[in-house]
Amino acid sequence: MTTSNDVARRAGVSQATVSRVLHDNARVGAEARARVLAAMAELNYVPNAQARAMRLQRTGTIGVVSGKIKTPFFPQLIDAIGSNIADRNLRMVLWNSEENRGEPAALETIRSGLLDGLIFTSARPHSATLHQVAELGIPFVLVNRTVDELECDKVTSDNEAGGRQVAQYFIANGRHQVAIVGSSSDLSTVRARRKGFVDEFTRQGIPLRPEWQTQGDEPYTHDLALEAAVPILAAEDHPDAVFCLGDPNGFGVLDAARRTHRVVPTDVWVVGYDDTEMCSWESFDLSSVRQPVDDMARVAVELLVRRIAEPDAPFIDHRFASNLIVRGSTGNVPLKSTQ
Amino acid sequence: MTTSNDVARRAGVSQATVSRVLHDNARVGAEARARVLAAMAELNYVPNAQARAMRLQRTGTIGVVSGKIKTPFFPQLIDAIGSNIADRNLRMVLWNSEENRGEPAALETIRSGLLDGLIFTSARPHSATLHQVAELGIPFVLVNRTVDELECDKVTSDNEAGGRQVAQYFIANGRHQVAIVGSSSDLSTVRARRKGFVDEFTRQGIPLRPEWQTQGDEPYTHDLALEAAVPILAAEDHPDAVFCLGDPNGFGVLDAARRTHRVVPTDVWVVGYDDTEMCSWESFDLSSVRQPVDDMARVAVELLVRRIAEPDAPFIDHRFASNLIVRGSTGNVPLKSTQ
DNA sequence: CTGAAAGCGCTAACAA
DNA sequence: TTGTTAGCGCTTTCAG
Repeated sequence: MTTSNDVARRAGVSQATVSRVLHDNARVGAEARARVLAAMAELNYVPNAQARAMRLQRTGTIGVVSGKIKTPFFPQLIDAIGSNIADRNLRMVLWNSEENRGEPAALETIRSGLLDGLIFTSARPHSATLHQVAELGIPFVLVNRTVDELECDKVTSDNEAGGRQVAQYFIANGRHQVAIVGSSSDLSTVRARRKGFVDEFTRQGIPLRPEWQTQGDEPYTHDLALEAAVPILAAEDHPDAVFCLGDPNGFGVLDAARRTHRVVPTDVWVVGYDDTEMCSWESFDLSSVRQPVDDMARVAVELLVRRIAEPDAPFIDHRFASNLIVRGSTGNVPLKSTQ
Repeated sequence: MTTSNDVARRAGVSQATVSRVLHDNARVGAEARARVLAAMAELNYVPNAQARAMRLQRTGTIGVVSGKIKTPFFPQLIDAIGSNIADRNLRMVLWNSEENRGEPAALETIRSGLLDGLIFTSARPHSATLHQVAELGIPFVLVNRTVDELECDKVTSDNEAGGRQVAQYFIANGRHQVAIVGSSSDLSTVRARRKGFVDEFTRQGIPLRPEWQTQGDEPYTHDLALEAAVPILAAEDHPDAVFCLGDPNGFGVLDAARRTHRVVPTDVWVVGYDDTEMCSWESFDLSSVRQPVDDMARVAVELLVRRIAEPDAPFIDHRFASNLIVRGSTGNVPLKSTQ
């Protein structure tokens, strides 16, 4: 590895001058600068980021804790976050939060001075690690899933409004016998989606059948949704619409409909959540609520960068709108404009 | 941030002793050790990895350049690589290689001293950056996609054998009118899959129709496969089997069959590649060639770690077997044992 | 067994 | 404009 000292020696200047040339804010004589530049090129010099970070107390690296990466949703978010980070000439260290190993690893890493800040995409309520991060005054942002009691920057989409919109859509089109398929965990996203949906039915005085609302801690899997939906759809007395708290659940319900010979959308409507790419495939053609993932990622990175620069800035809770994308699984029936 | 100096002061020992306690290989007096340990606990001390890295010339961080992360395949690989890295108490910096921005960024980062080694999952032939990495003597491993002319550690599955196996399966079951849907790019994976398949037909003297072999540089997308397959399947004279060079292509062809009213598997067999999770969903039930992704990731990390420790070890080219998983899209017809 | 001191490569204050 | 110098926090000789 060639160092700034090697460059200095070669250019016949002091090492400090090399450093100055590197950050051309400082004034360096034209001739000296030329010699340094030449020496750098000849030696193929790359400054050592480690040493710079040690001096500046700034690493240029951001830690990201992803939700289960083997889902259709999180790669979308990671991709967008990664692009925004790269655009700013920063780097991204990634943890997959499966088994909750990610959070503690991220905390340890930032405490060891390797990171400037942290982005959590899959915060769980009552996470001890998250509370620790907050207490230690570490710059961080919650995106996608949040934790109510934590005071910090948050970027979400309005999951409650999303659930409500689906409920209004079902009701407005006479689909009152509805099921909810998905996790009953207290993750902020699924909880809000469920709440928005349920509250709207309650508000309009339409009863929901408890036996048509699935339970379970595991979010977002196709197979669990399939198993849960088959008995519900197979029964003589079955729902005429199903709200799924994530797209994989939606795909599972579509498979359940196929297996029980219920025709979508004639017999039963199905709506998913996240509008991942597969929704538009003809096999599925699944109506789904879209979150503005790219915008969420952009703002999350923006907020974190700001937080790193200004640790005492007021916290921002940025909530984007979300929108139901209508497809064949709800008969392509358009949304009423009043909704 | 509390430093080893703070701990030393508090414990009434020298800073060097704190450092020794940290790496308990060194002999430290029992009493001194106890005092240091106590001080560390009280001060909630975490050693600065930056400074350590600077001394040791080892960062404990590995860079990974992923292929397009918004596909079903790469997240699987990234997940597995990430787990193996985490198991070794290392960290992973990730780049998404879309637009080929990833490789140069990874190179720059390792040259700046922030990484110990690099894993490339989506090498392209003739990549200037990759050649540079090799010339600079940087420890790196190619996994999944490789580049023939590069001398380095490589971990792949036998894509050519995979293609051959599919060909033999089609032929043995009388499906001789076959199409190939997928990219015609020179990426090592799709090239080998195509070659293995084509060579086997040639070997057995069965002609292939050129107009049933799709072209295109973009690999692995559902929509391109759909558009390409529709005219092929719609024709009176259509293939009785389709080999798809990636699962998304397979799903696209299944959708094309649906659209053209061809019944799978009666009218046409379909086989994909990678056996991603969705293949087993009832909507698809797609036969597909499985790569041992977890094993590939494990070995890739092993090789890289070894390479970092022993820069001059002989290069290893580790090629795993791959296996066709039979499902409904080929009528669940079992493989002959002789194949 | 323990402390003093050098140095990893860099930035920035201070002098000249 | 340029050089000298003092660290950033750690590991590791070298003395004692």
